[in-house]
Amino acid sequence: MEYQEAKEKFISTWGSLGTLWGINKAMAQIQALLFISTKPLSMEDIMEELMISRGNTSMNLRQLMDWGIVTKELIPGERKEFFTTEKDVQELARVIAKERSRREIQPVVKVLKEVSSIKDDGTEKTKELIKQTKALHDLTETADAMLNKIVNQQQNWITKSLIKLIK
Amino acid sequence: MEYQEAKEKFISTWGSLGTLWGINKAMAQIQALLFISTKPLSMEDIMEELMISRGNTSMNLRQLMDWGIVTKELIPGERKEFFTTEKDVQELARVIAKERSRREIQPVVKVLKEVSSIKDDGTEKTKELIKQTKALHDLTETADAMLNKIVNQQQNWITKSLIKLIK
DNA sequence: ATAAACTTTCAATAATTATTGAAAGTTTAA
DNA sequence: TTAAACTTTCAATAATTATTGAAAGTTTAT
Repeated sequence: MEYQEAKEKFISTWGSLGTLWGINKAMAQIQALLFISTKPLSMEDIMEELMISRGNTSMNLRQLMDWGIVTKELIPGERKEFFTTEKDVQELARVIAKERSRREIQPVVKVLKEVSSIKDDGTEKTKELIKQTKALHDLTETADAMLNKIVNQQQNWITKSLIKLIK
Repeated sequence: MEYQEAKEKFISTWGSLGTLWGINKAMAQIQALLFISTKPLSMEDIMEELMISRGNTSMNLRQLMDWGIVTKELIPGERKEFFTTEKDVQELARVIAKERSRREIQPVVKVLKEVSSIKDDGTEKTKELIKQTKALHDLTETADAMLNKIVNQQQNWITKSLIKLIK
């Protein structure tokens, strides 16, 4: 497999995996492209490489910046804006896990808590609703906490500094 | 909040969370409905409760059975088929994690492995592609393994048997 | 064997989501 | 201050995905 083929395969696979971490195809592909690029890319570069429109590129770059995984890079002497993505996979995973938790898991946990807290009127169906949503609440909270713990585990400041030193 | 409102809230929230575990809304809602039901439900029951068509119900029940989280229940004397879902959240989580891993994560791991194994031609861009996809490969594999471990951790046969005994 | 009771399939349609492209907006250089 | 270079916005459109409903298929009772 040659470079170009490998590159395309990576970008398209990563793009279709987007759903797994809750983002759309274009967004995931832009991130993938930046992830393997050796230098910051302009909007022009991205449009050309992925064959998508200016508007699409602009909107998705904005979203990636909202997520905190892509940043604008100002290159001296250049009028255009350039973009880079977080290159450290550990840090990338940390940011993604945190954002998903905040955007999707937390709201669900909140509803599960509300629903599982309704007044027990003694009927079987109410008891079942309370019991099952409580179990789901506990599971979801535990899973979320564990995920965050895992993803943060080797990311305390001293490890981080050491990693940076030896890179 | 009354039973009916709580029930609807739970079903619709769980439905919209479907994307998080990679299934569609109707599928998630059917599972949610069964999850809090005190008895097996027929297709008729589900259609009526969720206000969806027969075809839709049939197709999504089939998918839930493919996932292994819903089973047909044959009720003596009844002509219709009845359905139940796995009621133990731990087991539910275990099945879902396993299925997602098999359906989505493994194929991506495979591509990452292929891409990160291309011949290093010495150019900077090839080196970067190899380095970054290798890092992603390692991270994905580790995360997947950890997820499965967590989800399985309290599910060895002896614990399982004990849980069943005391339920 | 027949028909009633039920389930599945799938082409048509609806709903949702992503993408475009051009106009409007912004920044910078001269 | 003007205009060129660039980015953003958003209504229109395209692409994708979900849903319907009726015909075809299956099972069971008589």
